[in-house]
Amino acid sequence: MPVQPYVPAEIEPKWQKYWDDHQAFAASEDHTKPKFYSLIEFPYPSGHGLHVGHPRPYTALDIVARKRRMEGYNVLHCIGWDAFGLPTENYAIKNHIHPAKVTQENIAHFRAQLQKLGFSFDYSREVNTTDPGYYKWTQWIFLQLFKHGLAYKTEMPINWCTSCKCVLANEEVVDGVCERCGSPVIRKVKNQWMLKITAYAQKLLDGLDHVDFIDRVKTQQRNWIGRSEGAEVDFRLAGLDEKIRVYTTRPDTLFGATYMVLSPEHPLIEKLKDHIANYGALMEYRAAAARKSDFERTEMNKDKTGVEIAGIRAVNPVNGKEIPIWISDYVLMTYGTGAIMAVPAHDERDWDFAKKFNLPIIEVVAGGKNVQEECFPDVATGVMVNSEFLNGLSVADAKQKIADWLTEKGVGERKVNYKLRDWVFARQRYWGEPIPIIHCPKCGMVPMDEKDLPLLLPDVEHYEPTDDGESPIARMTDWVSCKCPQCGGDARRETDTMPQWAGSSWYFLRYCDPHNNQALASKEALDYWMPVDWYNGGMEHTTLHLLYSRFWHQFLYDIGVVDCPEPYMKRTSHGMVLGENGEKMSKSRGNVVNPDEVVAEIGADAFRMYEMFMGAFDQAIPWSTNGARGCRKFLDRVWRLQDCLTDSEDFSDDLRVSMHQTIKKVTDDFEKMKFNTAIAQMMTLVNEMVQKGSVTKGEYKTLLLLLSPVSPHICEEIWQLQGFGEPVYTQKWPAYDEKFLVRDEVEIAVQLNGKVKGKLMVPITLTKEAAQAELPQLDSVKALIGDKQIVKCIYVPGRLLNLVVK
RNA sequence: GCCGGCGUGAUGGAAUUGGCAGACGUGACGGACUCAAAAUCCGUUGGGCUCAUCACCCGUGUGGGUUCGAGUCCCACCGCCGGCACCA
Repeated sequence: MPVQPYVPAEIEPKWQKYWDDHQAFAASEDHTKPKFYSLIEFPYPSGHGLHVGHPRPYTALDIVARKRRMEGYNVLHCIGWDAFGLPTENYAIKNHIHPAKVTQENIAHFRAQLQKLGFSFDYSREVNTTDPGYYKWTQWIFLQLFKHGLAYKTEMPINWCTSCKCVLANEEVVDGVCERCGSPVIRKVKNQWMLKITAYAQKLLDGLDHVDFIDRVKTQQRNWIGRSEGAEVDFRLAGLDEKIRVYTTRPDTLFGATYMVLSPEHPLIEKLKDHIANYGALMEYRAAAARKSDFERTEMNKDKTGVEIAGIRAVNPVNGKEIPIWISDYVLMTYGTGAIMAVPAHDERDWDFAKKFNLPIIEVVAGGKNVQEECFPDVATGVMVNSEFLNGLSVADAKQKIADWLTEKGVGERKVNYKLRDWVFARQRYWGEPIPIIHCPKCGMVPMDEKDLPLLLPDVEHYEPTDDGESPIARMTDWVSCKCPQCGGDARRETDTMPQWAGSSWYFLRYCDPHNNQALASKEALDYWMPVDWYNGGMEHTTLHLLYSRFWHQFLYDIGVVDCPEPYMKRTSHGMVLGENGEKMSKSRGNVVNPDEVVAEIGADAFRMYEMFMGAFDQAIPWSTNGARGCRKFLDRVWRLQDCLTDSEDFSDDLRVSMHQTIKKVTDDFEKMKFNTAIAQMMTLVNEMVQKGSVTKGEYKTLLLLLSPVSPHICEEIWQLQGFGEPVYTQKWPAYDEKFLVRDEVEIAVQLNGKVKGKLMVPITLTKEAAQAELPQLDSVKALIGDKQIVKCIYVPGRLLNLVVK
């Protein structure tokens, strides 16, 4: 009797409710079971709701989490809301609604959308970064950082977004414009909260050797940290009791240093004002450089400019020669010592500069062309020349020898530098965690008492940022005025708030024990659940969230809060979902696809499947509504198989090999995130079943189990309709048997000189030797060879026979 | 400029890592069912030559190479995408 039609709109809400009622996916507190912690980047609940890009990574790890449960693991798989942030604040300003209310509404919308997709989150552990019970601990971590000297305030030039009216981290400035809004970013000197991530540069680098991150992520983090090895060298100033320290990665080329360059902001310029003949010209150049935005500075990076400092000269420590000193904006005050020795023969930038200003070029590494015509920066092949005691050495050996020499003479030493900068950690906006620091006229900066946390965000009347660069909460005088925890005198609260990255830097710890009021999470919960076993997220977070959270975690490890040095054992990344036209989805392009509409048409199960089937998981793929409908057609076929069920609990003879192959392929491919080929394999199997016209109970059950992580609702429904027993999510993951992975007889290709000429059925057990002896004797093969001579015979078991003939 | 990645039918993409290129899906075409349509089912679908679904030839961005055999490895080039970008 034909079954009732497949109606996702009826069965999906039914099973979502069932799972919810039965707490089907709640992580167990039984810490004796093997655990698996899968993590997805919790979303920022924007007003626009989900688009079809969000569910791709969510579905992927939902598949992994569901599979792990069936494999017997205690799985922690959660969702939360990274809800502080500018878009919400801007929306609140525009519509005169409290950001907390906007946030609440957005979260409700997001949650409803996600629930419709049937993700197996443990909703009882949901976290929200704007909840005082949560940000209490964000503030607590900040206080620990402060107490350990890793949070500090300093005057420094910062990136200022002219539209957001807010400071940005270096990582948030892309091509000289604000990553978020695209407005120009200018430099402003401001007293800023900073986190000393540079203190962890080496640990962040070393930690990468012990985790399983995809290579792209490791490489990007390594480049961003930017470690380089070299030496610092002192150059005495002729006739003065003063020296300039430079950093170089090429101390071996010291004999080729023909001039020096200081960054325009170098403090020595003021210090030696009285000895400098053209101080005015230098100040003019400095002012011009300061006016350039990062963007302009980058754009003109090929065109060298600079001014020679008149009146002072430096002495090269290796040979006592006097060399001129210049200032130029190609030397950055923020890297190394803000000063360089210039070796034009072996550095491209120095070469360009020397050519432009007609400075001498001296070759000290032989092996290139004429250095007057072309720079020779190669370090692998050259031999030292014109360098006295270094002559004849390789570059690598010369580096060692000169470094020892510098140390011995007391004019320098080996030095490691990093490109990584400290993290600008304050925003002059309302909707963020207040920084729990009190400014006391007598005691200076005093941390709040931990027992007074959380420091709640005050209610303000206006959220608008101010043009003077102060946070809107600075206007709340009642809130700002307070007593110093140390001396009890009148004091003021810090009014900057934390950046959005704060709350997301530790949320995965909170999932372990989200309702704890005594600690950010209990030691037992952290010891059991951490580290995260598998974290999937966007490439765009590689040098932001992913690096920041590793830093916080390493710090928490150092102070004994967590017992694993790295937070994430494995990191993978998904490709973007593009619009149907192949362009990035955006409201302005009008190509945004809303998952609600797709689910309404084809159901959540088909939607989830298409998200995984559309292409390679790590690649960007255009959305195709027709493609998604194809997945619905497949599920219809699976549904209709109910009409062809036979009673047997076993696999039938003609499907046995296909069944075992499918179990293996799906099992392996899910682990490798090759969801598209796993699904293709299931489609192939179902095609065989349809073709055959019958399917045993045993076969059908296995298919449903394999399919259930991808499309869980339909599998549960069929399972129940057919009376297969306890729900699918409580069942065991199927196992395959090696001995059924291959058929007894396989078809091989017969090639002549590498070209396929025919096919042959051979037993799988046929050995190489037997094949080479017997197969050419077969009539069908003889016919192909004709009267040609066999020169060579190659047999690849189970694949092909290649005859080289003449 | 430097560092990664990629380039396969009309289309999204497969290809056990050197072994039958184009799995699976979409689209298209033909057929069955139907009064008709939708749905479903069956077939065809890289190109050339061809009455032919025989045979033959060509074919994974371009040109060369290694190999019995190359989408896969090597060299050179072209194109696209991502990251970094005066970091001494």
